[in-house]
Amino acid sequence: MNLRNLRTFVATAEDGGLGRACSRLNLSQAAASRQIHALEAELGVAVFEHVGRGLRLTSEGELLVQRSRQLLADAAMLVEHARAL
Amino acid sequence: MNLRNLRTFVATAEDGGLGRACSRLNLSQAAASRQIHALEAELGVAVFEHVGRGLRLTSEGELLVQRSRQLLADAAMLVEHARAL
DNA sequence: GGTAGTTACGAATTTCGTAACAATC
DNA sequence: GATTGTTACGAAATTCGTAACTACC
Repeated sequence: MNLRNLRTFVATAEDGGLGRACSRLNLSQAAASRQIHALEAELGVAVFEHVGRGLRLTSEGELLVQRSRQLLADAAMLVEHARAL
Repeated sequence: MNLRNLRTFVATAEDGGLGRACSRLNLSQAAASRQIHALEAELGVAVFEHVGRGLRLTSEGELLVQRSRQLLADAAMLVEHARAL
């Protein structure tokens, strides 16, 4: 597993689409799409579903985005804690 | 930050040296050394100190290895939880 | 026609292992 | 001289952006 894919996943969920998120992440839309698909393949779960032209979290995605956000926060805390030593 | 570097760090701390850990990680000793140095550079902290021919955790490393182990466990739980959906 | 996401492709970056090195025993 | 960790180098693998495509409005 990979924190970067998790960040892209969370950002996309928060922004409600790839376009918004990938500019915030300094990433092309294609790269963001690939990262999310890689994450889904690894977890064996679809985190987004297609609705119209866009993406929406699945119910599984809703659960995972919370856990992912928590893990990313914990990781950031670890870094912050280390740098404060 | 990077979970793989964290895994290498924790494994090396547990095994008390690169040699033991890197065989367990299916990684060359050189790669393990690089990962740990990259982690130290990113965190701005030395997690190991040289003692004789080997490595030993610094006091900061002692603190960080615990947090790292926890983060890795949380990440594994996330994956496990996702796959169970 | 315009927008959102996906996929193919070659380019750029990262990461790897081998080999040579320094230091300790 | 043997063992442990580090560093240089080219090779392998990953990841990227552009561009072409599909689907929806």
